[in-house]
Amino acid sequence: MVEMQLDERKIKIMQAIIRNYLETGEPVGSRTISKYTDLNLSSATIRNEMADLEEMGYILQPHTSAGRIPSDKGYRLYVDTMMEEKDKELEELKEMMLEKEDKMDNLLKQVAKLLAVNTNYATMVSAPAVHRNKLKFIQLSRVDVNQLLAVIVMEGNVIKNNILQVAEELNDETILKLNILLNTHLNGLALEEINLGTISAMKQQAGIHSAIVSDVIDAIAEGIKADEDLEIYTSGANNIFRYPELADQQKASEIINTFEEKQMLTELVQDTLSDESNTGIQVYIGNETPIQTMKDCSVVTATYELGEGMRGTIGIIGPKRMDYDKVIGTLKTITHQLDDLYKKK
Amino acid sequence: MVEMQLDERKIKIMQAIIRNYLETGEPVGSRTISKYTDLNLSSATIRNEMADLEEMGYILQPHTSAGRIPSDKGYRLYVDTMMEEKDKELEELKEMMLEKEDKMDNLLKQVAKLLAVNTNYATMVSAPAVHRNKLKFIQLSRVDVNQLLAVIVMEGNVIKNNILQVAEELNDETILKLNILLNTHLNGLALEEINLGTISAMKQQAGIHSAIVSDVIDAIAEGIKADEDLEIYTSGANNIFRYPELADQQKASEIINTFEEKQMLTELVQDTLSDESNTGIQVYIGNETPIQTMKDCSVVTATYELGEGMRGTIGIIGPKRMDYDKVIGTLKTITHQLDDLYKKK
DNA sequence: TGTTAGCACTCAACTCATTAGAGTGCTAAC
DNA sequence: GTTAGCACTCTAATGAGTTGAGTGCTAACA
Repeated sequence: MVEMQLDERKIKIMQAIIRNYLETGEPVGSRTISKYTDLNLSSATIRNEMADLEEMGYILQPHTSAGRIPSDKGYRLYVDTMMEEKDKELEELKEMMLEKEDKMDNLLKQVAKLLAVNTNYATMVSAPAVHRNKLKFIQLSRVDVNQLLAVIVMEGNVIKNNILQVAEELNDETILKLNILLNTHLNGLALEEINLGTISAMKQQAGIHSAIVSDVIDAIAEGIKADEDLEIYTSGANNIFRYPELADQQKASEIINTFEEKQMLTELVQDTLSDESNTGIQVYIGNETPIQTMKDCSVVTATYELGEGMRGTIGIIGPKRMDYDKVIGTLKTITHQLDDLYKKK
Repeated sequence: MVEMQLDERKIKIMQAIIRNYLETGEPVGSRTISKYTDLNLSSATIRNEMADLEEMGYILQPHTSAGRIPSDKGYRLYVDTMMEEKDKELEELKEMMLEKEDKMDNLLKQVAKLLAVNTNYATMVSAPAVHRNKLKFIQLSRVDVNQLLAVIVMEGNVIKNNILQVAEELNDETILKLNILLNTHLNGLALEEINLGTISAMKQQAGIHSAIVSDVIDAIAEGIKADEDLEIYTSGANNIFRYPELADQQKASEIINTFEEKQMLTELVQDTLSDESNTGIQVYIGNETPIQTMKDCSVVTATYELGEGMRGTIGIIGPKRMDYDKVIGTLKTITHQLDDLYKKK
């Protein structure tokens, strides 16, 4: 068998097939390509080329007498080498972002929604993992005879509240002392930097109230941990009904469920964040996705960064024939926008 | 025309029709009823009765040669007069509830999920409106040179955080004074009870720092208001795919969207909460629902109360042929359970 | 007078065959 | 290497025929 190569013409045909399929969602025939492109080739010639492309695994036929559709490998080729990014009218998007919300979670919810409306795909945004974030401020206050409120503020003004049950009654002065103790020892530390040495030093200074120190440390750990099984915001799940290839009951139900449970989406976030090498944007086509229920979709994710150590993920989930150019362009804009937003604050 | 009456027999037939339809989801024929019941009537007799029932508007025919299905009026009759509550094995449900979560929102999320899994319908839980709730405790702390953190704790340990930007630099002593000022004036008050008199008195005492008092009041108002466009948790939206009559694309998409947006669900909450007369449980059948997109569903809602003024709503959304007995029983259990939970704390 | 048997009728749903049309592969000619 | 052309394949759409569940109505029965 002669070794086949992806020559210029094959690439052009491939491009034409994908472009057309992205638009219509229908298998593309040779005649269409013959007219659609400026190659001036007859459908017969295209057919020959398409037979080659099929043999090479870039396209496939749903059935004998249908046109061709891109295979996962074909999409991959497209994403890796053939895309021209559209930096289209994302201006409006920018503007909307600038109506900046104060609260982080509201902002992220809005981002998810904005993206969904803008792209007509399903979207998810993970709140930044607070992992390596530093403690900025701790405040204990008494709310009831035997209840303490612990407010924990982290770098980036992420705030955690926790109510502690305490056995002993504490007077105002003790609480004040504890506050000073906690803040002098812990401020500026990241969670990993709080070691046993620090803790025992604090306990010693706390004297009879050492139990409370333990409780507070636990509260901090818990507050941060609660954040670690990530908060994820989603939007536009029902957009999948726009794409007939995803809209049948079986698939739709699975996808909707994944979106509602959110649990499974964390895998996507993990996967995206773990890949340090990337340029910020990652494309999963079909089976490449870490989430089994989305094997008929493509997923494009981007990482955004709000100051050091605080990285979150934005994901767009759509059919394999999604408009990769637009999606990637939009994601780039959004992530830059988020970066800027942080810097301005 | 002779006036028709719902005699004993008609009621029995009606019951049989509904019971059967709830199970199968298919139109019910006369022959089925003839065998299904212990009435010992021929199908012909049943047919006559059914003709009457149809004329009275309790049942209807999807098409000439099909059996009958209950109309909204028919379901209403059933719910109002014919149901026998099942207080079945809800014990496990109780047990699961008792793994009580500390954080309110986690608890409510869990309730939504639990209900969804248990009933196989879609569910929603609204966080209790904090509206008439009383302030328990306010705490200002400095987190940065020109940033104050205001922590607002309400009755029931609902906590709001708010970061205030302040123009002037404040020393610790000033902040302490402000804290005392705020707490002495505001503790125990509900939002409506904070009137201009209170505020101006506080401002006067605050002297040059009166601007901050305004900011804090605003923060309180805002914090509470943010809570007023209600937090709603949903679960099991994909359960609608279990019921063919809701699973077609058009309907499914609309329902899923309503669940994702949540915005529209607030209407349901409003409606449920506004009805002071009710016994806690409300049933909306088909077009009775305040949410247009759910006109093909039935919605059963319950109000739960966590201390005075803190009332939330639990809703179960399913097909019109939902298992009303079970759903109502379950809702009763859950709401009582929530009540108990609060009392124990 | 209420109940029932029986029959003609209706209509959705299914099967089956046919057709139309889109698309292919292959061959022969350019 | 390219193309025209033709036989072939297969899906999707169409329509006729059949089935079966269910009805309404009538006449007979208790």
